[in-house]
Amino acid sequence: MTRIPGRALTVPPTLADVAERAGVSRQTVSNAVNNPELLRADTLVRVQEAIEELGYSPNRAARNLRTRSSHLIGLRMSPVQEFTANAAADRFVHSLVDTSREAGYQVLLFSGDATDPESGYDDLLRSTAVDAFVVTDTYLGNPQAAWLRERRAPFVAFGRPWDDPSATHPWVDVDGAAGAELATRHLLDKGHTRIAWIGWRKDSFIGEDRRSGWSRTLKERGLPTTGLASRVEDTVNSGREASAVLLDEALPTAFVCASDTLAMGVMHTLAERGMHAGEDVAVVGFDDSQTAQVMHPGLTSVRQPLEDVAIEVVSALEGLLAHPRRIAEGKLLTPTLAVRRSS
Amino acid sequence: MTRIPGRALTVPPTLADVAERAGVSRQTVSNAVNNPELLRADTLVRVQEAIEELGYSPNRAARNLRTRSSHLIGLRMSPVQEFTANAAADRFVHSLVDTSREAGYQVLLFSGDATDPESGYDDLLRSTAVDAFVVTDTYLGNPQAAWLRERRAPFVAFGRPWDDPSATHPWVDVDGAAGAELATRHLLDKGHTRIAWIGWRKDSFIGEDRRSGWSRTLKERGLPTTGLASRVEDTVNSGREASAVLLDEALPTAFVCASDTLAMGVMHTLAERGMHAGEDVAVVGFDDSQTAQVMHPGLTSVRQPLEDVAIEVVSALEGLLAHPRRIAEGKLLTPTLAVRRSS
DNA sequence: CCGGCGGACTTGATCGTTCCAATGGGGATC
DNA sequence: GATCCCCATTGGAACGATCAAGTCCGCCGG
Repeated sequence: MTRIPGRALTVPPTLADVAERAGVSRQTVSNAVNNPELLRADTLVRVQEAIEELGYSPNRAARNLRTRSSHLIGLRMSPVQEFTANAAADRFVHSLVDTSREAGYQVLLFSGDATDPESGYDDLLRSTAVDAFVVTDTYLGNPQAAWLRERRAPFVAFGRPWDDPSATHPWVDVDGAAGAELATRHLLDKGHTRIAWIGWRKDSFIGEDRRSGWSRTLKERGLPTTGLASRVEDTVNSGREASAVLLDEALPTAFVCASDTLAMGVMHTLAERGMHAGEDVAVVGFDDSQTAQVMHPGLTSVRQPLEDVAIEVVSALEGLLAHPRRIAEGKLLTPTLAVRRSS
Repeated sequence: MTRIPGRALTVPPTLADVAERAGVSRQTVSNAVNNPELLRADTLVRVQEAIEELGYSPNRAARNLRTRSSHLIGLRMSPVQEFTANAAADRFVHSLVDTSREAGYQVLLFSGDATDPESGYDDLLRSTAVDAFVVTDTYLGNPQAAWLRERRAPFVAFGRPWDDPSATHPWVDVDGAAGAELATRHLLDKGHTRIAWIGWRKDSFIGEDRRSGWSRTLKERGLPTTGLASRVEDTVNSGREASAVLLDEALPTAFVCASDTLAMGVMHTLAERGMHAGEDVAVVGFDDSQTAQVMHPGLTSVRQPLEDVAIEVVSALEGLLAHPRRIAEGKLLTPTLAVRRSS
């Protein structure tokens, strides 16, 4: 990797170094890297050998400057939520990193004020540090989507534009209603008829979507839903309290929950009453968190196809960057059910 | 953000645009951004107004090219481990992103072959895409540390250089022995005298370190350790099997585990035998995963101070980049114990 | 009145790549 | 044998910032 003998080992070779060694011009080396089909076969081989010998990799900064693109995707981390069972974020980030790499992109993590949706985005955008964003925290509508669209920032959302159906940005989402339906049908198949729902506050679009899957499935079968539903905060304790009330007042034999966190609350109630999940009462959660997988008994849970979400997100991103003014579409994926002993 | 009326809104202004508007030279604008103390107060105000009006942010690529630094830190993601209770990675990444930002750095995520420690690093290094790396997966020694050192790549490790005490790179680690000691003392205080250990295979340096905290604490008190320890794979089922054997053969009243995953295995055994964690047998895990927090009963667990680790890592990184040839030192942090009802 | 000094700002060169227009050589065409 | 064309390859300019020298100007002391 040395250019001048005696200089620091850390000075990497440049195009010019490779060109000199291969006896060609800089541009030819550049073509060998980016458009090899333009070169005659023997020249290509010669240049590639020189590249290999010197250990050359194109300087990212210079390339970014010239091409006005960084091949970086910005992803804002939502704050860690302790005391919840949310493993979804982690799995998604992994999938996104892997999928992006295959498409030639890398992921730049950043964080910002939770209260201020724009914070962090603005600077990255203006300094052309990233080519595009992936927006994930869309649980209560996505304020930053409008903001980004206004600035013509390329981005793909994981999550539907609930609050603005006319939004024109590309998005990918998982069909929460279908997931809840899957869970409910599974319980119906097991013979349950009084199936309760514990979900989120009414202002959560995602929560209402998931809930609709539960209610429509029961209604289709002519089974009752009234008195069997509860809407609470997404905490273990809320789930515990809600399930205690429901058990006393509505006598359900099964619970479908909007999250694994809430499902854990149900498990607490059962444990306190000496009841056994999967035997006395069935419980199904949502997100297939690590907790659902490792606890005893295993928690049946709706699993989001996050690997597929990442693939679709990257694919949408590629389309967006290749054809900036193409009309964006949304993509809805269907979750699966990881069945374990709690149901 | 427009320069030429009618052009795309997305062409950001440059230093020259700001200079023209403020009636100064490019360099003066550059100084206003990077060394404001060099400017006369009135000039500074004028330039800052122009920056504000145009919505200027320095182009990252150009700056990176000229200064030969990207202000990016590379972090390789280790593969997702499902069916374990590991929440540590997630919490650490969050802390690292937040801390880095305060120091003016951002985090570039990348992934590589799990089998090949170098994959991914090499390209980023040669293309000068990142200024430094944070290396985390050092559970079985860190092969990539030697590799990185050899290439004079700046990096900080989260994890001691177990296999090479003479290593000269900066590192930060959490004292696992102290953590296990904390857990063991807590159980001693509760009156337990037969305290078992379930840990990892002997080739895990981290596992042996944690184990030593357990054994030395018991030996100090003259309490038995023989027959009370088990070394297995880090899976729930291994923990379940190991605890079943120990319960039958060694009659422990408490378990200290090298991970929450193993502790969950103990919980399974107890549940299967109709025993209650925290009443019949005490259980302590390691890592304070989300599962430990949300399960029933709550799992007492050793909590790594990952926020502090991130702070120390970034601080070491700053030192490294500011003084490339300074002698590196290691830093060892002490964990805490999150006490819950399982003990 | 002059030389020297230092602070405030400017000018030209440069980082390493890709874009663009141009060049040279060799074969096919007339 | 001259013309045309096409392909591989070349040299110069540009991307937008910072670095390293300047230049200008006012002020001070002698």
